[in-house]
Amino acid sequence: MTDDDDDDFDLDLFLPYLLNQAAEAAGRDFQAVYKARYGIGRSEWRVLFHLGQDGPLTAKEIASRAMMHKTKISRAVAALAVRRFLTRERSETDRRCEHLHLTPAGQAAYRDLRREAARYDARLVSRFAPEESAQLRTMLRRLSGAR
Amino acid sequence: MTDDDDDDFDLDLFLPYLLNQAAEAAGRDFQAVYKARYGIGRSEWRVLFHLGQDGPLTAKEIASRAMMHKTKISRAVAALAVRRFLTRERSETDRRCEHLHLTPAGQAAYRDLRREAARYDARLVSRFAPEESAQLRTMLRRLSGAR
DNA sequence: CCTTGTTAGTTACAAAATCAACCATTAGCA
DNA sequence: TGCTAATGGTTGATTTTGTAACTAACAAGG
Repeated sequence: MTDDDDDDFDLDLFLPYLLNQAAEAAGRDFQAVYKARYGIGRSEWRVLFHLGQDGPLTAKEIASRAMMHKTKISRAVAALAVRRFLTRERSETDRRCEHLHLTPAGQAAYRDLRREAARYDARLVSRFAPEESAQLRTMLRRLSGAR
Repeated sequence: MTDDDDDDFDLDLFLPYLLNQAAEAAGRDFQAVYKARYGIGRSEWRVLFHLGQDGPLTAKEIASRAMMHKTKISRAVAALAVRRFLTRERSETDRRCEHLHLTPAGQAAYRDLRREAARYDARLVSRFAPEESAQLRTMLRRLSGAR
């Protein structure tokens, strides 16, 4: 029998592990920015960005784009509404769902953080060659199940 | 002024976001395996793997390798001890720390999950060319701050 | 020895995530 | 119509995680 105790596995090369470590490391500092500047958490940040980028959306639409659970969305939206970063407008055609709009304050926060995100991203990929980072993004998208 | 509303930023290309999505997607199915099979969570799994791979370690050593906070380690170790996957042995030379050993049951679980992990990893990278996935791992390591 | 400081690890409490149950509304269809 | 099922969204209970404060042991300098 081949040695059962030593097949070719190295934890430090295990992809889910690597991805977690990298995601955590990459997210930490940026998280500190939006937390310190607007007192919001990750869910709130995501909702803010999706709304800022893709116009008014319903909670359901955000959930499917961000692959977030609906309770997270619900609470994030509530928190952003308290901060007057968005307004909810019940749909006329289907009164179950509501369209979420960023207020001017919300848009301002979005633009500010987007600028910050762009700089942060640039700093992250500065260690790589341009076509390397492009390929990295492509591969990550594929892993995310994106098309 | 250049249009403030449209600098070149796309959320779906933002690295921390991509990394999170990919990490979540990649981790989900494997998490289901060790959860269903041994009823342990991510922290427990990590501790188990570090111990299985790098022999007896103290909590501190695991923390530095896995970049996990010590409270997570502490709880994960406690949970694994309850399941009799490891034993704690107080150090003679420094009675603050304890050396953590996997029990035979712990080693069996480790080997089983390692095998599973290897297969899982292989399946993940099967979508990429071999040198692509190698490069991916390298870049992720760099992002994690690893040397 | 006795401070003072540091380190390994645990515990207590707050914030966040998960899960299930729950309205209100709409859709399918007899 | 009127029944049932499904959907968008919220809420509450439970668990998980993160943050501080804490204990116990060591270390260094007086």
